Amino acid sequence: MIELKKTYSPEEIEDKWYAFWEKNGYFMPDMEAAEPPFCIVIPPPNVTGSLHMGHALNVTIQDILARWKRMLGHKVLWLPGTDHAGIATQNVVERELSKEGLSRQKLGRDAFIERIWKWKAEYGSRIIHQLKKLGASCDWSRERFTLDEGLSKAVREVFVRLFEEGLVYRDNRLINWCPRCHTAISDLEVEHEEIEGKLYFIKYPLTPPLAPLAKGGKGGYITVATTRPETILGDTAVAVNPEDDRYKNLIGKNIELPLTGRKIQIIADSLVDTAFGTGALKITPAHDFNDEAVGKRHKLSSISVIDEDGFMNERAGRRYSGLDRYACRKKIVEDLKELGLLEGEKRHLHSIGHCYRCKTAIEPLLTVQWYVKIESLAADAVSAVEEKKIKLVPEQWENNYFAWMREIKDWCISRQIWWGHQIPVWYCPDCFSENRVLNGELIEHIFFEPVTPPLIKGGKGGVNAITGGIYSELRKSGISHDEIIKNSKIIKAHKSVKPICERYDITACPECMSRNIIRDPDVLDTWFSSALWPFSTLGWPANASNNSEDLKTFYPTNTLVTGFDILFFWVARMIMMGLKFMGDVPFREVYIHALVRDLKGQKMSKSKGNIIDPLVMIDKYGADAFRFTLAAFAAQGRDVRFSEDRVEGYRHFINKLWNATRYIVNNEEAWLQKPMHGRDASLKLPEQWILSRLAFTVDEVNKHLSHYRFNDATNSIYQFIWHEFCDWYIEFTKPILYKGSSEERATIINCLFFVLEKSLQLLHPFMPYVTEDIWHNVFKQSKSIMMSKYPDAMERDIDAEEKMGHVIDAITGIRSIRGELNISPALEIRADIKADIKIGSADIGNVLKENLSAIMKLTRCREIKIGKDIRRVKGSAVSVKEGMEIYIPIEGLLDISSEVLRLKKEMAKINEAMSFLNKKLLNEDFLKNAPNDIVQKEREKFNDFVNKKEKIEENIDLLKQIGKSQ
RNA sequence: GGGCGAUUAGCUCAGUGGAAGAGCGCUUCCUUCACACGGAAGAGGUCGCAGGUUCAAUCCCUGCAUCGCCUACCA
Repeated sequence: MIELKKTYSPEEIEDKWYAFWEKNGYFMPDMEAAEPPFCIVIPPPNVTGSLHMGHALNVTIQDILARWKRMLGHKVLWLPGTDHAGIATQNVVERELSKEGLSRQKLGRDAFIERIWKWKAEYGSRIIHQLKKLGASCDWSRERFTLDEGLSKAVREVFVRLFEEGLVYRDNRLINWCPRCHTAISDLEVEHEEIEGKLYFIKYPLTPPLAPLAKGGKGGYITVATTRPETILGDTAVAVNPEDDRYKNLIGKNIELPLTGRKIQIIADSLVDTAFGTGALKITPAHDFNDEAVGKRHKLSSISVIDEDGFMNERAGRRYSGLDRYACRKKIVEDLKELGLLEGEKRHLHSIGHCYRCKTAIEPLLTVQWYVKIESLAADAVSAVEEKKIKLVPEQWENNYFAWMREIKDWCISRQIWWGHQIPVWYCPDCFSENRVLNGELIEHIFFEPVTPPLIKGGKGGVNAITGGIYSELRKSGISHDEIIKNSKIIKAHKSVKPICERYDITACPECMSRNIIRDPDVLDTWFSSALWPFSTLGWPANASNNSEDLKTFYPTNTLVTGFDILFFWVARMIMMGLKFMGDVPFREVYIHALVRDLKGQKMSKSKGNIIDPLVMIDKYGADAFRFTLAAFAAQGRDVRFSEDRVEGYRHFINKLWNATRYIVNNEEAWLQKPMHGRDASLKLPEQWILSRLAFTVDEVNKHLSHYRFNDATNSIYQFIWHEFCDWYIEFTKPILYKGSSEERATIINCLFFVLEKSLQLLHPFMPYVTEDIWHNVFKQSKSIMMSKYPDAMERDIDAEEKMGHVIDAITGIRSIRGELNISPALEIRADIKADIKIGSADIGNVLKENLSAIMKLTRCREIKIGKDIRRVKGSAVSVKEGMEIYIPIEGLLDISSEVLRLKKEMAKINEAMSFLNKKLLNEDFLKNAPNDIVQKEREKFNDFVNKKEKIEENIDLLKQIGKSQ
């Protein structure tokens, strides 16, 4: 005898079944599987991360697909892993170090990296454990990490090949610099945020001074408007619009730049918006992207006045040097005020770039960085989507994708941190550059802390500590090559220094054999390695020790499941790299899901404190209910506003399923004798019906899943299990199960078990744990439900569905009367049903008679008369359904007038509907233009109403007569 | 500034060119031998506003409003 507790407790079984699956290797692809391979690579979560709602939705969707395809017989590989999250991870470990009074420079590069690996070993698998809690059926034996050996090889190979083809290059230009993380970041990693700042109006004196030139002109100076007064120190021009009459005559004139005394020129550039500010724009090519462009057009010089830490440097002048950029702003405003050069200031809302990681305001800095030349790669990536080699779902994302790809800029891939793939490039200070300058003269070092040069024999040395400088000079001062490298926080190799890019590490310059080579200290953007994920994880590049079977079998992968927030960061870049290095798309379809927001529609964030923790949800409701909720919310093209009530609702659904199972297994013995395998002509109507509804549901669910319509799939299953299987079929079985013959019982019990098993299988991709638990308990299988066959292609029986519809009509008709007239449920009543019509193949009267005991039980009637010539008993309540009239004698049961009231209410509804239809049917245009079947349908509807109305009217009259005679 | 999306029952959301659906909540009744994490019966919406196309519009088009998001060189 199967024993099940009265309620389902997820916490008791989830870990058990997960361990069972993993132990038996069920997550690994079955290479013998008959259907084609199906591969998903997980969007690698950040190693420092912990599970949030976004992961939960993302992983749930992937798991549903993986389990579904696996049960359908495909060779399924869902490949998991994490990425090394360069900046984030380095930050985490640096924070840890600082608590110990240490720093990365004190440790040195190698020791620091070792320390991060140690951290990773300890904490890096947290997110993996959390994915397992969710039930993710990833093949953990293939788990990868973007910094592991194989993936690092892939990164190196890709970099070298791109270098050889000239697709990666170094250039000196403005980049987005985070003064706190101390690294360059790409355009995408900058978050723009509206901030209320100030617009300062500053007078720039003309030199020599001029008389007023236009009305309103101020003659002696030109006023510029700026939000960043501190950058005045780096101004190299003032620009006006060439069409601007106010300033036309000033073009070419000189200005004495305040606070510096430098002379700069007024130039004309159409970039300038005459309507904004004063129409005069100060140009700081070294600290503003627009200004950089203007500078290039006009060949202006660039003066950097801010350093890598966000402080003013020596070029800012003695008065300001060493100040934080904001402190400097304040001071400069004061100074200008004192000089009478501040004309005014006003509040100003503008958007400012911030570091995505630490939210510090970005400082545009002029530096040499590595870039990927993106144009040709992007063009191919656009074609792949245009030609539908890759399908984005929902399709609307394609527009976004194209728009971004069309305006794509070269990708800055170097990062000034230590944790990551170090760029495989060396510089030789002892070789000469193209213009015959010693490279050592072109390489600048900035030290972490001042270094005191050792005493040089005969020289002074050892006196003044230095903060860095030109390589050659540092050497001359007596600091050794190794010391220079060890102490360098930043190494700036001039653009003209030739990079030596190698597949394998080198220790000497291949040209001059010098052993003083300097490796490029930068590492690559984490996304550079993520871009290779779909093939690097499968074993690319192949070599002797790695035959890359997986790559052959599973590339291109099938579906990528991801959020739109990393469409550009990651998806677009994978497409480019896949096409470039594999010659084929990395995946066929990209399912782009929504963001999970809170109830109010706000993005969840720590600072808002509106985070819902998936692990808390799992604890409270179980992983199954939580997953089902996410799937039910995953409608396409809309964000998810997460609501805990829904989780609770689906938790109840599980309980419903659990208890239906308890009902069924009470009769295990009968089932064991002859299990059912499917439809059979000898079955009775309710069985034919539920099997047909099951077939319908199976079809719907498969269809919805193949279109990524997860919410529709969950709804179909929910509707079927609760409202068809439990509400109707199980109720139908009760009279027979309790009172039928053993043969009747056996058939029904077999059917119950059959439908239960199919339901569990249907549900398994969504609710892996409870389905496994029940399946094992009930069906006593040694394997796993996840390895069983997914229901597919069952036959419907429309005729049975129609017939059952009449039975259900009869029951609801009687129940409505009972309910609305408040007839006590304890009271057994009598009903008469006049059924004289044949609809389709169904003689309604016969159908009802054949199912009489169920109808009686479900309506608590002690007697039901069914026939063609049933006569209405005086004082009956009536319900008119298609093909039948139901009468319930209520005389003596209750007040006649409340029944009259009920019928009048129904009449009002009918009248309203009829007048609407009537208008339509009298409209010649409708009759002329609408398709025939629609007109026909509307006519039928109208006739039905006429019929119903007549009957109800008659009944009202009769009741009224009784009322009077009482 | 440009683009995209949203606006449907009290709440969270589906949906369709032919008189609107679900879950939760609400009302009434019911502790009937799977389940009160339950059952039965109900109430509740001029589908953001204004025009247009159509025999017919919640759905298609235009404009407006509100709210999101993405993107951008208003300093």
